[in-house]
Order: sequence, then C-alpha cells, then structure tokens
Amino acid sequence: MAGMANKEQSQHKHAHALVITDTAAVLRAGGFRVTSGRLALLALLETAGTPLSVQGVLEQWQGKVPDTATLYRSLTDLQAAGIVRRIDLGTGTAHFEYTPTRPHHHHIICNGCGAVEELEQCSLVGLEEQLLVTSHQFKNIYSHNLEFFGQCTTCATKK
Amino acid sequence: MAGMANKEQSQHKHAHALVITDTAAVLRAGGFRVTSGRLALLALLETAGTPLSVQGVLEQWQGKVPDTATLYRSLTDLQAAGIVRRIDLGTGTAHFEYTPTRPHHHHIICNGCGAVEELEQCSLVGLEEQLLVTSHQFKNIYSHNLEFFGQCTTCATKK
DNA sequence: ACACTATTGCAAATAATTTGCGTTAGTGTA
DNA sequence: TACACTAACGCAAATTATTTGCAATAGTGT
Repeated sequence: MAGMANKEQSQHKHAHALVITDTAAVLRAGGFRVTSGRLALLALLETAGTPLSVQGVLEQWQGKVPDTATLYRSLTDLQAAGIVRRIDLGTGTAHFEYTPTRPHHHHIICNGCGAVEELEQCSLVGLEEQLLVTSHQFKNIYSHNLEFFGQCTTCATKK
Repeated sequence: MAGMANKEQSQHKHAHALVITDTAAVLRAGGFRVTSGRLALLALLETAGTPLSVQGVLEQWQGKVPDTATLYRSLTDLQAAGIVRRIDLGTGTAHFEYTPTRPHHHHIICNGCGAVEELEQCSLVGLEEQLLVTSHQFKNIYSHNLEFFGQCTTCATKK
C-alpha cells in the first residue's frame, strides 16, 4: 500500500489550485514515483470518455504497451490511494476512472452496445443517512455504487 | 435481515397464487426440466440469507456437489429466465439470488467482513424517469444496481 | 416401456487477475 | 552530476472465475 505521506505538490507557482489536475503532481502527492508508464496510464484514463477496462487501456495505449501485471499492480495501488476509482459495470471485468477530475457520479449502461454515459449529480447521501437509522446491522456507510441499465438512443432505434 | 420467515409453500393446486413460490413449479413454468440438481440449487438460493457466489453454493451444498460447469450453466439459464438474479457485490465474482421470493431490492455490504444486508424498498423508479429526461444519449432504462458499502456493527466495534 | 433431447459430468480451453523474482529506472543526497 | 536505495517494471508462471465440447445420463411426453 502506498502511504499518503509526502505532500510535495505545487513545486510550481500555482499554489491556489484546490484540486490537483496535473497527473504528475497527483502521483507525487500520492507518494508514487512519477514514471512514464503511470503518466501514460493516468493520461489515458483522464481523456477517455468512459471508464476503461484493462483491455481498454491496452488497446488505447500509444506505443509499446506495458505488461498487464504491471498495469494491474498500478491500478490497484492507485485505487488504494484514491487516484483511481474501480467500478463495476456488470460486465464481469473491472473498469477504472481517473478520480481527480471526476467527482462521485453514476452511470447508465446500454444493454445493447455497452455504451456508458456518466450522470451528473447524485442525491443518495440523504438516503444513506436514512438507511443507517433503519438498519439493525450496519453502523456506517462509506460509499455506494449505482448503475442504470437500459438502451441508448442508437440501440433503441435499431429495433 | 437474513431470517425472513420461510413459509411452506402450497405444493397443491391453488390456482390463485399470484407468485409461484414452489421451486419445482417455477422450473416448469420457466420451461426447465425439474432435476434434483436444480431443485437443490434453488432451495439453497432461496434459504440462504444472502446472495451466493458459485463458491458459496458449492460450500453449502448437501451431499455430492455438482460440477461447476453445470452450475454455471444452470445459473446462466435460470437468470435468462428471470428465476435467478445475478448481482455484483464488488467482489469481482458473481453472486446469485432466488428471484421469486425476493422482489427488487438493494444491499449494504460490509467493507470489513463482507456481510450483506438486504434493503427493503427502493425509490429510484422516479429517478429513472427524471434521468431519461436529462439524458441526451439514452432512451430507456430497464433496471439498475445500487449497493452501499460500509461497516456492519461488528466490524465497526472491532476498531 | 420408449424415444427424444435437455441436463449433467468430465476434460480442457479461455479470461481475468495475481504472484515471484531478477532487472531497470526514479529520487533524494552527497 | 554521480551514487545508493528501492519503487516500479517486465517476464514467466500460478490462481481463480467462467466457458465450451462431447459423450453419458436422466427427465418428459406418448
């Protein structure tokens, strides 16, 4: 597990950014070494319009692709540090998002083509509180996953 | 709560039952042959307090366990027929529930021990409608998954 | 009791993900 | 800038989850 020790950010003059959007800075802030592999990985995740699977990452990779073992290791560590979010789209394989530029949100997945749309806001925090009152068994809720499944316009038209 | 009262079903000709609770009848209604393997599988899923993985099914199986290939095939077919529901608890492996006695609902999963609690009602149908108005890309929503992750009382106490 | 074919078991193939280990390359320090 | 330290990487191999092919077996309707 990568500790969240060194706060080495803003080695440049923009000290006012509330959210670190520069991937190199994000890595440093997370206690990671800034390697070309990680930079490329985060850049990919950041630019991709949708959550990417390991497969997806490899396909979009520019140049010599990294070893999958390395990729999985990176993703796992980055997730533990909160830099990457692992989500389940019901496909049976993990998908990943770049957290810093993507606040908590949910998805709609097309049953037909697998297209994924990200949803704007989420109003379930209030619901979480209610749940804790009702639940006899649970004490805390830290997070939730919510995905909708349906048909995108294209697939709906195709009959 | 795991222990919802488990009523003995009427295995006789009460034609007025709105929901078929007898597993053999459920199988027949779904166009399946009533085999001992399937009966045992459905019985297990029905009695289990929580969604079961294939692993879990095998562990709880009484007597000579079935082949996993068979198990997967059965579960896949039963799911296609709507007799079984496949859900994702974020563990990376599929879990299954017996649909006839379990209406649509969601779960809370303990980050510590993996304990799963089923939640009563779900008020997201209205939300689905709203989403369709907002979304530019989606036409229909057929279903959704919602799981909460937190700490059960036991794990919360354990430090 | 019989024929028909869904279902099962067994062996083997895929896929996804993880682990061990020696090599390479960021980082802080001199 | 050079050097030592060790995180990160590549490669091979192991696990785990799930699927597929095929021949044997067992429900079902007649």
